[in-house]
Amino acid sequence: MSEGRLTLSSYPKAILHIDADAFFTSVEQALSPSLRNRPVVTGAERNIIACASYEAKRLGISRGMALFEARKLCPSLHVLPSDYETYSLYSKKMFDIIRKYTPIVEEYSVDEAFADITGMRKSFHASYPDIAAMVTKQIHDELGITASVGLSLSKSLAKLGSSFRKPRGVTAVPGRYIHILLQHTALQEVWGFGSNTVNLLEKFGLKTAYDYICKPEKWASKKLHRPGLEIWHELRGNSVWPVSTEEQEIYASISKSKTFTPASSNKDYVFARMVKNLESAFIKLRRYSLRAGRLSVILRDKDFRHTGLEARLNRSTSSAMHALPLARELFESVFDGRVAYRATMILLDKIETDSEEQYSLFTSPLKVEASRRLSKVVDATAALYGKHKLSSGATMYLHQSIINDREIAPERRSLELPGESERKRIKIPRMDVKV
DNA sequence: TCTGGGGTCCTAGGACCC
DNA sequence: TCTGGGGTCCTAGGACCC
Repeated sequence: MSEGRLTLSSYPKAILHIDADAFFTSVEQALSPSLRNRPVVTGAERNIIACASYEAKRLGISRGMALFEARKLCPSLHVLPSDYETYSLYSKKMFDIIRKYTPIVEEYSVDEAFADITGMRKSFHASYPDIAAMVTKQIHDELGITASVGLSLSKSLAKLGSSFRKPRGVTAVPGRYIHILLQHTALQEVWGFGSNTVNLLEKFGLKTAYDYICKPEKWASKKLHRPGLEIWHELRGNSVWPVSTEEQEIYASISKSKTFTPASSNKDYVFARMVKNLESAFIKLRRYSLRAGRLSVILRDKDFRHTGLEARLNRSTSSAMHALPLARELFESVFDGRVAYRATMILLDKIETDSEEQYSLFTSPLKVEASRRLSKVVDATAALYGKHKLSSGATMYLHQSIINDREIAPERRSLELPGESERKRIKIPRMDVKV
């Protein structure tokens, strides 16, 4: 096997996993005292629950549930729209608190972080579990929200620890207790084991995480390859996944999708939806000063089937206008008037940093510059007035109900035609659908 | 409840080169 | 015409995460 060596930590690590409890609703409750101790959910904008407070959970309400179902269980439920900007602010504050205990903090998601506190006992005159408790206490004191913390020798074990007692639990798993924790851990609870892996392991008679680490290393490596081998080590307390402090600045891909109701076979309407995704995707691309080299247009029908096409752009670009003719071309091939669509999706990949624009031999630098300036205006307008206020003519359809307006020809608005680009039909695999 | 919106990493296999 | 071994790079698609 040619798989690279695993880098095992040579000394025992002390890793924390901090997981905010019912984060969105906790923030709402921290901000509005009248919501405290009451059943609260967020997700009003989708009619599907994004987060349920513990008071709501006790009534049987859970994430992913339809709002009307939840209301049946609790007519007095407080239903709020999700306010991601505020949650993100709280998230940053929480990470800053954690960084008072160690500089090695990984902002894993909006409500989760890993922290490596190895060697910090002397600085705080405290044991590792005490430091874990101090972190949660400070989060609670300063932000008014609670978090659960796991402390152990690896990220995997710390993550199991934080979910062991929720909410407000601090669970330390020292090496001598690992086997006990794992005997009570079902395979699907292990970070990195999805349903496919669980099914495979069950065929071999495994039931718990403990069963898995009792298998020989070679067995793990052979059945589940490198990721499985890494998990095997992590669960045994050999840290192989370092806590990473690097901030995400470059994306491998950027996608934007949006579902709409009801389903539509109206070509102009669906196209306008797609153009909006295209613009959003490019706005994000430019926010990180990136360029994309490939574009995919994907449509989802009412039966949740996906069809799409992908193509190389004739040069990498950060301009939606440059990409629009190609997007239109792909859309024309994918769209089938007999099908009712429920969502459009744009995927950008082959992403590079935009530090230096590469001018190809046949590209006019003037056009490139013009297109760049246009994008800048779009971004500046978006910053002042909100996204999509300045938009491609193709999205006019969304603002006016003109059915047969053929005058808006996006091609003519483009600064450059895509030229010969290889196109490929992509089979979009069944998407992972999680509730 | 017939269905959110983002992402990542890994492997196998083909193309191409010496 | 057949035969060898070995390396790199790229891509598609599977699997997983929040």
